[in-house]
Amino acid sequence: MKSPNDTVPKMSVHSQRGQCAKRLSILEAAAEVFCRQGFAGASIDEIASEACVSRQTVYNHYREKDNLFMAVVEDVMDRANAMLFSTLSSFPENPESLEDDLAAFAVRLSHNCICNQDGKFLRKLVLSEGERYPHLFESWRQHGPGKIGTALAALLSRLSRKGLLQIDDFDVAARQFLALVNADLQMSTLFGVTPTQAELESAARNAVRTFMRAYAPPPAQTNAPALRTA
Amino acid sequence: MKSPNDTVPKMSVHSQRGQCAKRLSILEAAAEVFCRQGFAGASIDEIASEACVSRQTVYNHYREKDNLFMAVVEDVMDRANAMLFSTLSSFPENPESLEDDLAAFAVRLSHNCICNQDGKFLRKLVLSEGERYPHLFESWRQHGPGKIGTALAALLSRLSRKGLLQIDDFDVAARQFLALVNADLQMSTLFGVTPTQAELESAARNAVRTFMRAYAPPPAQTNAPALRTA
DNA sequence: GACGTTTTAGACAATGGTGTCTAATTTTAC
DNA sequence: GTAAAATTAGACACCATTGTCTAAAACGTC
Repeated sequence: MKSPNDTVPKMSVHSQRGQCAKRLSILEAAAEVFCRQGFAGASIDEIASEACVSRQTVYNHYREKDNLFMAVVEDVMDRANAMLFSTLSSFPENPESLEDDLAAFAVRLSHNCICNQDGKFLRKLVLSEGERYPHLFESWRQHGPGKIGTALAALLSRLSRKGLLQIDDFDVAARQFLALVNADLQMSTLFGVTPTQAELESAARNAVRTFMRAYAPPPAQTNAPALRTA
Repeated sequence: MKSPNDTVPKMSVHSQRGQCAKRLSILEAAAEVFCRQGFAGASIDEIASEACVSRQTVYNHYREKDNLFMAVVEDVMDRANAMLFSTLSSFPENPESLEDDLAAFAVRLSHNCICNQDGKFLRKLVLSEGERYPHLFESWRQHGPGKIGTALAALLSRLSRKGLLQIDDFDVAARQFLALVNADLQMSTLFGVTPTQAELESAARNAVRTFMRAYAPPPAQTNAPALRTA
């Protein structure tokens, strides 16, 4: 229960620099090892050695293994969410070619949020440790994947209002867009293989082509009235 | 290295009955515990007690933890593959209503292969232990998910040849069908929640509707020539 | 250079797991 | 009923890991 950290040391602001670097180094190494070995399989010694830090330093910064794990998860979740919404903000608003722009967006999405190290980490850890730490990943579920659906739905609704797409249920369409982007990548991600840029682009093209075929408005040049206005 | 099993016991065929039950019980309990705790987090004691069997019996049947784990994985993989292809054989060949029949098929697929215990087990274990046992899951990858794509592609090509669908790339379409079926379920499966039957049916309907919109043949009743013949 | 803080290596007890062994008991086959 | 096989509980050595502790060393600041 008690730990050396309980006696708050009056550390000068400047001495934080070295400490901060160590903290970061530990966090990074711990993410690596937890991702590779899982919580139970990871040992503090391994983390310390991978962080080029003594074991005691790890215990100084994070009192116990559980605590370190939670800190790592929260760190990765924050980074992943930031990246997610940063990528989301690059969604094409006034596309020149909707298909091309959506495909480019899909590539960014899979590259920055799904196939990167953080994405891999979260998939693995949510699945393997999610039940043991129900509240830990819950906030991520709500603020990350939970929100990306509605956020993407809102963006799709704008395109729909411009007449570039014809969508009846935006939430469903958003989930389907994400699912289609993943369709060709799932085998790779499941087995930890990082797809090449070419594979990413091919997957995105396939996804967007099908998405557009399903949700493209009827080719009403001038004469044909829209078959259905949702 | 050496174990009691090395001195092959000349067991009569009949004495297998009790043994067989124990083996099965151990296998089942081990699957449960490995799935819940992961390989490193699972203890033989816990498995033995969950199987209502002494620890020594576990060691008698499977020499070591590694061995038990591999036996469990192979067992689950076999069951999952059998179920996969059994479900696949119920793919609508001469559909009355293609949309309804495809949706019913999608429900069967998600219910029997994705949302069941074996599906959960394999997702979890492939992801968390796949890198540690590269060859173990490799055969599953080839014979399971690797083949379902091509098998489903073949079935889709039949529907396409009958003029019920218009598909240019059958492999892509097959992957997309699977992805769409999962679109609404991924959040649930990721967090270990088993979807209700109603959710399954809703997800299937959404998936099939979009799939059909993307791949339905042009409504060439009699007059309109097909816009594109792939 | 002196001070306080952080880091380090190493030893340490406590714990929990694996895999082995034994001796007693139960099950099963004939 | 008897003999062989399987099962059981318990003890055991061994090892890895967690988390603590200490004394020495390195570091940064004044």
